[in-house]
Amino acid sequence: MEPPAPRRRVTIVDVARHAQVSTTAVSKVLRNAYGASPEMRAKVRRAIDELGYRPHAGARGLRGQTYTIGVMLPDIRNPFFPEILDGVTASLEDTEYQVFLGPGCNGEKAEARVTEAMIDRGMDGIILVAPVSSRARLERVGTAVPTVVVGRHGSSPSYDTVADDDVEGAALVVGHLAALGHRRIAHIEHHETDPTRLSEMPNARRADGYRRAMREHGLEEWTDVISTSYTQEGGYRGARELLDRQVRPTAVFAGADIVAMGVLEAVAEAGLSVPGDLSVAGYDNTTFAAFGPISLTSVDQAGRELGRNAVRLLLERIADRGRRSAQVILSPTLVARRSTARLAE
Amino acid sequence: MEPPAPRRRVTIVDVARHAQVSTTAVSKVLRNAYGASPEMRAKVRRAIDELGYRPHAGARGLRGQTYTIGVMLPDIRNPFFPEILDGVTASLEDTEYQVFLGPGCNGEKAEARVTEAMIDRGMDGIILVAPVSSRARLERVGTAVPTVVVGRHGSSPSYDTVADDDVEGAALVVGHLAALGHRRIAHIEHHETDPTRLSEMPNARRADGYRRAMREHGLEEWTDVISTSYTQEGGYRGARELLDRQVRPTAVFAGADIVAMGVLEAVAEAGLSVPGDLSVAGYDNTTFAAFGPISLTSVDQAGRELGRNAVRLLLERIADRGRRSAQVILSPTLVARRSTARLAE
DNA sequence: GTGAAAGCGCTAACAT
DNA sequence: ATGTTAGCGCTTTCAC
Repeated sequence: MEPPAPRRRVTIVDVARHAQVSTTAVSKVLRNAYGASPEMRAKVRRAIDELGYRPHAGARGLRGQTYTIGVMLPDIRNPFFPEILDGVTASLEDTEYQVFLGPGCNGEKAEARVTEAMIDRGMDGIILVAPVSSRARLERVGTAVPTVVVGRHGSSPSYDTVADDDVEGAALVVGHLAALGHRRIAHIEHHETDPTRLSEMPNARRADGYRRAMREHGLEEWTDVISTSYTQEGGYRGARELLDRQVRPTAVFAGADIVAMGVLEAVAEAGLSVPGDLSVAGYDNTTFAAFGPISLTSVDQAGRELGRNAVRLLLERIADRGRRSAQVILSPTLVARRSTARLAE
Repeated sequence: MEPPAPRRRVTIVDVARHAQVSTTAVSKVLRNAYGASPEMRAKVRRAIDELGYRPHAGARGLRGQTYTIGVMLPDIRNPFFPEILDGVTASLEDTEYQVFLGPGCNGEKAEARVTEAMIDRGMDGIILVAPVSSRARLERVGTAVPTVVVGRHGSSPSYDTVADDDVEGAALVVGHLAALGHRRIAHIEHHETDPTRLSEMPNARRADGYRRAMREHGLEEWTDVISTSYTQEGGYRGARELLDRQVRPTAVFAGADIVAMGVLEAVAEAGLSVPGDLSVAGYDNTTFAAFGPISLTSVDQAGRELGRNAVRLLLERIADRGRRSAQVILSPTLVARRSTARLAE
């Protein structure tokens, strides 16, 4: 079973010949550019359909655009990120742009490789979701190609940003737990030391928001932050540490749903129950959180909105590379579920 | 804060001038092609480093390759697929190839759009994971560009395939449950009517394997297949139907972990317990299944192996487009966890 | 409004 | 082993 020989691709020249016009004319029709009469447009369109012509993106990119948008997700396994992606693809659905995802971007090195690859492929715009790279790297990317950074704070003239107000999100959780009568509310955060990241990364903002909210509720003395990482294992380790305390917290605010998963695992393992022995709240409102038997109270970041806004800013900037950079901040909401409950007397 | 002006990209001409050689020489070094002395290679490499030159993939693609591989996943939310992707990226890590993911491919229309987009962008190879498109579409893709279809059976001269033996996987589950004393073992499948898909799609094979295994264990009379869909909601609906039976099954084999999630939800809602009242097994061994408090017995498809094999076949075919198509079948394994238990007397 | 011609950055075919 | 040249498929001047 030898494979059939691939037939030659239809080019703009074929279309031009078939429609009896110049290649320039075809190009104008393709781009809806000025300088083609309605009759010409119709003629060309017909030829395109008849021949099944599709423009070659690489060749287009050599002079104009590739109509390709690159999206970099830090972790495809985190169920929050697909939400953002949905917002992105939905916004681009009716355009000629096509979205491609750069995979497996955990760490600065992988991020650099993927972003460089996107630039090398002449992508028209890049959306970076929660990148961990240095400011300098991000600006390099933003200078080379229109870029929007999602889920990371800190403004730059070289790229636009869209993020949720993480301080507000943390305050929602603390407020919710305090209203349920909790006072010993602990927080598990992602450990961070780099000064730039401390001011720009969502995890640092959430820890900040937690501290501030505890203070505002007069719970300063119960402030209790465990530094691990935004992974299930980090949540597990953090919870183990908390459960070993002489005076245990009655509620835990995990900085991400995935962290809350680790907490739930540790709690189950210790023979304790949620929310009976411990109220648990997460962040991101992932499918995990929504899953009935788990039913985790969480903060909803409106991922689709993030994605939609990112596309809007990106298209604006593709249209006008000289415009000033913009920052969009959205507000999160709290989704209360069964993993948090009123403190038993 | 106006953005800084993007500086002109370094081209092969710049490198050639800087190294005082021809562009051909540079091109040869880039491609490790024959016809460049060690001294020349060194000179060119130095110039490349000094200028920070990176080849433009689009331009390369116009004559040669783009060094880009496209991967299409049907559902980024299904935690099984990232495993395959890991196998793919790991295999390509040390090559010049870059992987990009086509997003959100649920349905034939979306699949067509994404695959066309990949072809338009001159991708050197395409990996389609569990595509739902018609045979004709797949062959069209395979004819246009080297293609490997993962997780779908049925061979074609136009593309290679890598899949797990789903019949065997189903047999593992039935055997496991039968060994635990279960006889009333029900199966929830993804409804399928199209004849091609009935023979090629994994879900159909699993249902088939279930029926065959039941027969082989002398449990034919208890064969009980519920047709819904491979979604959480499908699992929920299926479980509701099973729980309403006069004679309830004592075990359920869900065709996918996501389906098992729906089953667990329905069981919890009915005030029943797993595995006390019902043993539940899934398929895919996702992170969901491995999650401690859920601890779902499941079939492991060795996603990384699938990905690795797909890459191997793809690179072979890129090197020799005329070679005969190959089919690789891997064996799944069973991961027994706490959601299945010996039948109480 | 229309088309001829140049050129984007690279590779392949062909000299030398 | 090295360089010269043509051309990949498209967009962009710039004539008309």
